[in-house]
This record gives sequence, structure tokens and C-alpha cells, in this order.
Amino acid sequence: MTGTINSELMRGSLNMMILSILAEESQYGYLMQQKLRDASREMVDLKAGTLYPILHRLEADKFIRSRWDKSSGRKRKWYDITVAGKKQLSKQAIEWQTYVECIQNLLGQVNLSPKPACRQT
Amino acid sequence: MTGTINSELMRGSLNMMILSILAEESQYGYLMQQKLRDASREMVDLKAGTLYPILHRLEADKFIRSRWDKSSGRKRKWYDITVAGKKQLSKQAIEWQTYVECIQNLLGQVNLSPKPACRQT
DNA sequence: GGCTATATATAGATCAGCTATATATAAAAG
DNA sequence: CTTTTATATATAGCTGATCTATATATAGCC
Repeated sequence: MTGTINSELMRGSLNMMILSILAEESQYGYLMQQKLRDASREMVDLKAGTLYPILHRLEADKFIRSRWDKSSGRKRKWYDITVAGKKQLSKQAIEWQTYVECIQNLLGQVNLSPKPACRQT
Repeated sequence: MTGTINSELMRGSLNMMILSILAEESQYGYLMQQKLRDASREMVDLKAGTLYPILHRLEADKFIRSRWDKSSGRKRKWYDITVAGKKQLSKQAIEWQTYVECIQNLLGQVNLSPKPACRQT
């Protein structure tokens, strides 16, 4: 049971996860990475080489905004979600919910062993 | 709201869907395609060019087994799930549930508009 | 000074799913 | 009976999100 989630499964929902994290509060990349890892019991282990290109893409799409902060020793690039980003998040979340319900219906019959829940954030 | 689910979102779970359909009863490709479309209110519209390679892959992996049937006019390739396939399905379904729970926790705060449920199969 | 953790960046590889196309034939339309 | 449509499967080649590997830079610790 232990081990990370198959990355193919995460494809298409990582954008949404990042936007979701930023919808709660401003973050910089390295912290988001840890936050995701912690919130998922190490099951979602987003690699730096995956995360930073996603952030750049989201910024190019104007869904997030960045600013460098060098005041506290280390220089960090802080990100905020934009109004367009919040709309996008809402749209993606609805699509996600819809898809999940479809799968749940299909899987209705499948016998699942007891599974541990993700830690609450 | 209408429109098909973004295919990037389905990546990684199509295998599981096919196995899930076959876990209920034997099927041939063309019928699976329609079944998926109907069960998802046209939102999951798996193209033939996607479906058949998946079936070949699943068969190569010994998760499903096939036999041609030419008795009823049209020739059709019927598929059955194997014991290994059922194990694989169970494994993937658990991973799916785990991942869904993680996402749900992350999305906890996101405001969702009322959404239509998938038609029950 | 050397090592580890922090912090960001990017080129290149991988592969699931898509598009487009091909083949074949039963059934329906004309 | 010929044409069209729906059924049924197959596959070559494209796309793009994610991964691997690598690079840079520096704060903090021993």
C-alpha cells in the first residue's frame, strides 16, 4: 500500500492542486512541494522538475502571479492566484468532481480492501 | 458544463475503467465504447484509436483474454478479465480512491457550483 | 572549508491517449 | 441492386504533461 501515487494518475490534476494550494495562501515553490508531500502522507511527491515548469505555465496563462523576495536571507519566488486563476480552479474542480462520480459509478462493484484516509490538512 | 472530460484527466485511469467494465461481464470493444459513453452522459467519449491499443496492451499484460466470435453475422472480439486482471483492478481502484481522497482534502475549501451527477449504470 | 538542506531552473526522454486513416461487412435506404 | 450508413477492429504518427538528470547559488551546520 505504501509508495507514491502513479504519476499517470495525477496527470491533468496537478495544475488544479497547485491552484488549490495558492487559493488558500501565497506560497513559494519549495514550500508547496513539501506541503503537498505532507498533506498526502508522502504519496504525492511532486518533483522539482515537474513543479517549476507547471508554475511557469500557470503564470504564462495569467492564472498566478509571482514576485521575488530576497529580504529573509534566502531568495524565494512567491506566488499568488489571480482572479482568472480562481475561475480556472473552480472550473477544473467541477470537471474533477464530475469525472470522479463517473468513475465511482463504474467502480461500484469493485471490492476494495480497507484503505487509510489521507491526513487532513 | 456540457462537453467531454479533458483527456489528460483520464490518463492513468482508462485501464482501470476497461478492467472494471470487464469485471462485470464479457464485452467486445465497440460495445465497451458505447457503454462508457452512455454511463458517463457522453462525457467520457473514448475513441476507437484509444480503446483498441488499450485492449491490446491489457491482453499483452495478461490482464484480459480475447476470443473471436463470428457466429452472429458480424465478427467480434470478445474479452474476459483474468484472475491477474481482477487483482490489478483491485490494486488500481485502491490507488484511485487514495488519490481522490487526497485531492478532496486539498479542494476542501474550493467553492463548487451545483453539478449534475453521472447517470447510474 | 566541506557538507547538507534550501531554492529555482531547464534540456531531453517517456508514453498514454489522440488524430487520422484503413479495412471489412451487415443492415438500411434508394 | 447499388449506395450509404452503422458496425467492428486495427495501427502509424503526433502531442504534451510529467519525469529524470543536471545545473546554479547560498544559508546553516560541524
